[in-house]
Parts: sequence; C-alpha cells; structure tokens
Amino acid sequence: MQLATWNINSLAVRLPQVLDWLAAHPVDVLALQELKLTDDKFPAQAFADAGYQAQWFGQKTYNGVALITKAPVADVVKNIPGFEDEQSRVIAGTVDGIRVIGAYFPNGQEPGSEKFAYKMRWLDALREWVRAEMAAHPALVLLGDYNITFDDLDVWDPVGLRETIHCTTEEREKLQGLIGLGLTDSVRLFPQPEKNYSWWDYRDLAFRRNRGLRIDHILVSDAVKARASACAVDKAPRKNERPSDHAPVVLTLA
DNA sequence: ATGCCTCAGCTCCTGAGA
Repeated sequence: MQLATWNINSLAVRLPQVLDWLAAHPVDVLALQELKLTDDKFPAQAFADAGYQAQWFGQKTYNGVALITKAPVADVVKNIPGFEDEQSRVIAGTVDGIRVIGAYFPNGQEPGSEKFAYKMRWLDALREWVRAEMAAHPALVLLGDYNITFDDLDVWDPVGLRETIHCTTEEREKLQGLIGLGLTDSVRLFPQPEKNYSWWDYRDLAFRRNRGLRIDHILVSDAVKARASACAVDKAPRKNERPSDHAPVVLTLA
C-alpha cells in the first residue's frame, strides 16, 4: 500500500499532471492541497475515469484539499471539529483501515503577524484533535503541506533563513508537539539524499540550484510505522513544464 | 530589493504563496 501527499497549486492548472503522475505511480491514497477551486468545479469524473474515488473540500481562490483513493473512504471529516475556520484546510477519512488526515497547514506569512497567530491557533487545535483521533484510530497517517521545517537539515540556507517563516522556533515547537503525540516523520526513517527538499521557490532558478525547503511531511502512528518500508520525495514532477512549486512525497507500507 | 515566479480574479493590477 502507498500513500502520497502533493500540494499542486491549482488543480485546474495541474489536473493533467496529477493524472499522469497517478498513472505512473498508482498510489492507494493521494492527499492534495491547494486545489484553489470551489466544490462545484472539482473534476470528480476525471478521477473516476482513472479508477479513483475522491473526497474534496474546496474553496474559492485559495486553499482546498482532497483525498484521492482507490478504495472507498469512510467517516469523512472536513476541517478541525470545534475550530471555527473560514478556510478549507483539512480532509480526513478512513481508508483500508487507516485513519488518513490530509492537511494544508497555514503559511503564517511572517512571525508576529495576524496570519502567524492564526497558524499558531490552528496548530494548537490540530494537535488536540489529532490526539483524540489517535486514541480512536491506532493506525493513523497525518500528511500534507505542513509549511514548517523540522530543523536545519530541511533548509537550504539555515543561516540566512534563521527564524524566518517555516523555520521559527515557535513553529518547530508546534511540530514537535505533534511528534509528542506519538507520531514519526516517515521520511527520516529511511536513508535520504543530501539536501532533501519538497518545495522550491518559483523565482531565481531555485529548483535548479536546489534552494529548497522540506515542508511536506508524512507523519505516522506506531502501528503504521511498523509497516513502513520506504518514504521519499519524488522530484520528477518539479521538472515538468508549468510545475507545482511542491513535489510529491510517497510512503510505502508492507 | 518589502524582488526575483505563479495563480486567481471584481483580471492590464493586487493579494497570497513560502
């Protein structure tokens, strides 16, 4: 079984690339972020034609998340229960006995800003909800665009980007709060290339120079960790014409 | 350089992304 996450920065623009990627990498679960379309515009038929079911939670212009699956999804939840939010950032469901939570974490823009404060509140609410979900579902995967680096290994220029957005101590403490629930960063379970990133700025030839960040993560509970056999970033789609700025991350389970 | 791309939309500029 394989699960993947990919921020595709507009599904309307990237649908052909997503379908091509699924044809070459027929994962069982693909969590998408930044659909950037309303629910009525979601291309459900295109996924059905490719042999996939879909659950989606869209929004005009910004955000929007989906779960693309081979198997049916049960007990779908949209956004964090009890946390009032205008923004469509979370979609969860149970697939093949695994509780899957796909999330597009807030960007935060700049430390000290109102958007940063929202990111902190959102992270607190996520943690308490995930704690409850883990109690109900021992096999759990939390995957998506976290917009947070774990440490300097995830940053192309840790000195120049010290305490900037995605790299602040406050954000990293919230990320460690999720780890503290008993989750594991699945990429770090396996040997990885040097300078292993999942996002590169569109500007300044950042991808060619490998000036990136690792901000897309797949966190797994112990029951899933025991089944994990591989996890890696797939950089190939970043080389496409008109690529997303993010690359997919893929987890393989025995 | 508070920019460099890219995308959506009340589209020929602006807000947001990260």
